[in-house]
Amino acid sequence: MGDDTAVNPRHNKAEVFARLRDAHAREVTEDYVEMIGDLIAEEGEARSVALAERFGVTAATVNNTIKRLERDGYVTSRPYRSIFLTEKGETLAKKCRARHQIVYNFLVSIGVDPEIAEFDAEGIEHHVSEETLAVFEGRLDSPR
Amino acid sequence: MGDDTAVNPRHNKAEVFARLRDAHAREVTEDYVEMIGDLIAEEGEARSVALAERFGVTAATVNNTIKRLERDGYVTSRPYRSIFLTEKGETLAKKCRARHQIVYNFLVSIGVDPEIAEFDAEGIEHHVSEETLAVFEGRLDSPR
DNA sequence: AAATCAATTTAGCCTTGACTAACTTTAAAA
DNA sequence: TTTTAAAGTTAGTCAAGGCTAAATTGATTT
Ligand SMILES: [Mn+2]
Ligand SMILES: [Mn+2]
Ligand SMILES: [Mn+2]
Ligand SMILES: [Mn+2]
Repeated sequence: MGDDTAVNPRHNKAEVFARLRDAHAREVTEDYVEMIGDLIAEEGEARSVALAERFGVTAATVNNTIKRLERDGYVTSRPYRSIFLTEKGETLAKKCRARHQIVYNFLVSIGVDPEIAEFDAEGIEHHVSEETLAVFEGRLDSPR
Repeated sequence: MGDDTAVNPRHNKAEVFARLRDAHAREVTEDYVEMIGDLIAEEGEARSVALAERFGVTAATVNNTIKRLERDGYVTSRPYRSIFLTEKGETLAKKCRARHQIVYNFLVSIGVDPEIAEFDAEGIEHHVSEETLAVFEGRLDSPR
């Protein structure tokens, strides 16, 4: 009797969750490159101690994460020196900052309290597809 | 010169990220109880093999997760038998299902393709606060 | 120039959430 | 009723992302 994708929920949810796990694997990387970019812009350089303070984690955790980011080609660093974004890191940071801003602005535009929006956007941003982001952006122009 | 919270972005982002980490710690639990509830409703019982198929993970992974859910009081299970929600699990499942539905419906209502909305809602739902959820729900009544 | 302090690194530990491979139990077929 | 297939369990491994405690390095004071 015809396909059921329109009426019933998808039977095969596995790809939905596979994509979810993919997004999770990228979250910390995305937040770090964005924050490193912010620090360079705001303070001239990105030091571990500032990352630790802003993320609310220990210096040891930052160190681990930076090593992973370096391994994956997003940053460069030398012992006891500050952290730099590679081209790849810069590109990702720019994309994530823009996305974050759109999500935040969209939430505020529909009536979410800015304080609350700041909390929610930090998580939501990583799960918003290009398509959904475009819808958010489109709604921003006409806030009614 | 006066406090800067209104004009500038929050200096202290640490609590934003602490809440984000909290949300992450709850995600798998939330998706599992919701799915277990779905399976009981749709098929009469929740078997590991069905959970593994729907989440796209191995039976061993399901087994691990169910043990954790049991430890945390969300489900009961006996070896080689099906899985049941406790009161606590049922309550959480109900809340998560409702939230998921509102997020999905909201996305569709603003013009996101249903297929895309299904993907995005699965991640977004876990990062939507009560306040933001209320705004989403309010917008649903008047979709213009 | 030493001493001190702050920042960073290292080592070792933990939980979550994934996997494979091998084993056991239950259910279905023959 | 035996055999076989499916489902579930167990054991062992891994990476991510947290932690603490201790060691090291670099920067600032004295
Ligand atoms: Mn962000
Ligand atoms: Mn974020
Ligand atoms: Mn859900
Ligand atoms: Mn979900």
